[in-house]
Amino acid sequence: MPTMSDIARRAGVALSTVSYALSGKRPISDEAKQRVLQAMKELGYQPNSLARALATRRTSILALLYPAWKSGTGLGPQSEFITSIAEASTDHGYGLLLWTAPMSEEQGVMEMTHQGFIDGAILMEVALEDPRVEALKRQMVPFTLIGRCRENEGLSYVDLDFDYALETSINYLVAGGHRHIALINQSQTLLQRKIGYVVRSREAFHRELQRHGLQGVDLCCEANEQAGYEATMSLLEQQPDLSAFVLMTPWTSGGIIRALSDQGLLIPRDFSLVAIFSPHLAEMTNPALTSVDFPFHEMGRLGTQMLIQKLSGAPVEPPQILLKPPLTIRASSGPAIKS
Amino acid sequence: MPTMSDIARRAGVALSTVSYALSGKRPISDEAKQRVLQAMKELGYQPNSLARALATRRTSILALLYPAWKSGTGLGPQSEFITSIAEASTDHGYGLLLWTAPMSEEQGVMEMTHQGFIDGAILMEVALEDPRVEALKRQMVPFTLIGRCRENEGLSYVDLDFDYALETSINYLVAGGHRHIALINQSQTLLQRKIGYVVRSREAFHRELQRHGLQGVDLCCEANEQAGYEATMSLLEQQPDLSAFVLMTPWTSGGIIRALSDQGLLIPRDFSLVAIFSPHLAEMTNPALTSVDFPFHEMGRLGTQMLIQKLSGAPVEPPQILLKPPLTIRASSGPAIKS
DNA sequence: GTGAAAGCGCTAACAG
DNA sequence: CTGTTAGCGCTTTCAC
Repeated sequence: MPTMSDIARRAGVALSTVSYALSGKRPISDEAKQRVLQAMKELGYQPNSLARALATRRTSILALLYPAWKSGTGLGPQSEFITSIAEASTDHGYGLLLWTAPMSEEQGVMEMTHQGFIDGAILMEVALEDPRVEALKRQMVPFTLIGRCRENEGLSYVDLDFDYALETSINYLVAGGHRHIALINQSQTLLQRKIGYVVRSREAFHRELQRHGLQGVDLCCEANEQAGYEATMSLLEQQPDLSAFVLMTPWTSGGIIRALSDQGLLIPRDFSLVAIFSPHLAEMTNPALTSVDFPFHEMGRLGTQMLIQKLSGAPVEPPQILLKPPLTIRASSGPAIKS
Repeated sequence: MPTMSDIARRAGVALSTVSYALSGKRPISDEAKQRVLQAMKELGYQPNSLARALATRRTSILALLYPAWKSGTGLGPQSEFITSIAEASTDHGYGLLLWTAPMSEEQGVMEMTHQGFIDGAILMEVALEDPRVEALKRQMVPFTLIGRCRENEGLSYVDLDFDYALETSINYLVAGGHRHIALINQSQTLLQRKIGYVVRSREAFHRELQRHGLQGVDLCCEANEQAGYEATMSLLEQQPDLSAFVLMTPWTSGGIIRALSDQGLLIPRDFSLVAIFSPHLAEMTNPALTSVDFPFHEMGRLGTQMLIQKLSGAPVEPPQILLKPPLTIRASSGPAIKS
């Protein structure tokens, strides 16, 4: 692999001239520029971005910290986050380093391994008290959150307004006459780790029902159809008068619908489902699910843009964004049967 | 940020001693080692991996080249590829740089931007003649394919045996008495780009039917439920005697099932579906789909391991792996009605 | 055992 | 407009 000094020698110019010819950061005579370009072509020159990064202290690489606790499963529709973030990064000339390791207590992983490698970071699966926040602050790595902590002073984030989402769902169901509603939440693991949206959804669910003078059950469910089936069965057994579910977790809907049908319950006549999913996923099942449409793509893009703006030095504004997506009514929900 | 020479000065030792104390590549007196460690702690030292990489010419970063042509959609179940690759990378001490830009004709993207940044690459969405293969060879970047080209001499890959998958599906359907079968393939875009598995599935589909003295239709379908619905409708209109589909594309099944039901066709009584999907996705719909179980996770892991082994200098063997996953019969298929 | 010093390949002053 | 040179922070050879 030829280096800049090879080019310089061959073109008969100074090393810096080659550098400037590439970056355009200072005027170069046409003649010199031609000779440099020529030499590059002849030698098949490829700039070494590692060396450049070391000299400039900028790598043009962002890290996506996306702990994947549940090995074996894909990310489900959440992969839309990844694609949109990758897309946005590319559009702005950044590469994306995907980090799925859980960054555990000895949160050294990142600190040790990739110090200097990234210009900034995007955090996902944010916990209410997230150790990564402190770690990144200490390392002076700029970052944004997709999701949010309990205390968000001084942080930039974009998140779904889960309070709003649950409020909307519950209002809709209660208006339809439903009085016995259950929340099928994300997995136990995520709840225990106090991942923001898992905790928030749960609290908002109960708060909203209470506002209506009602009481609900919530339960955690692993992201697979088997778990969905079993969760539904056990819920129906305990509370036969349930008439609606709010769904938070992907990959379960198949099992849930099957369980209901096995119990002889027709959707939406006997039972209503409202999901907080992306339209894609909501339309994949039969019947298609009424849902608060989770704007993965937009959130990913916004989070990335915020970070990149931050890197450019400009203050990010607004630094905190809460999205309130609309409820789209599909075939899985309707009024409760008067009984 | 303190550097090694800060540590050296503070500990009263030579720069190289600090380096060796960290790497252990040569014996250091206990006393010196203690002073170095102490100084590191006091100053909060973090080694700069960029500088290390420049000096050693190894970054411990792999690139995942995963062109996402279809903006706006997630990767669907294919995200399992990403998670398994990320996981495997982490397990072996590598980071993963995700590159979703299409690497177009002027395939410069990678060459320009990340020369030197990665130790090796994993290619996905491999086309029969894939320009990336030549580009990487030229740049002397070690790589493996998930998928394969037409000509694979000297390449390492792991791929699903789509010939086998289609053969299995068709044999099963034909044995059940189905004589009019259609293939719902991936999007037009992917077919036009001659992505290996899209082309291979199509060819294998027709070849297998021919072997049975039958003829089939195939058609490309975008990855959303609307497209699935429309494709089904138009197929049924043209060929009312169709009694089975083979499905290749995620995110469409909802629409397909809905269309069949709108046509008054009961699954599996009147119509059979066989998919080439991961179990997750196959079990998400209603009824659950009979499928050749696409082993995303295993493929991702194998591809990554092959690459890492290659980086270690050892020859990879076997360098080419074709997986033949079993057919799992679920609720979406059965014998054809005698008519 | 330890130190001094020469790179790794590039950028960006500084000096014409 | 162009050349010279001092870093960026680390690894590794060479010398003691």
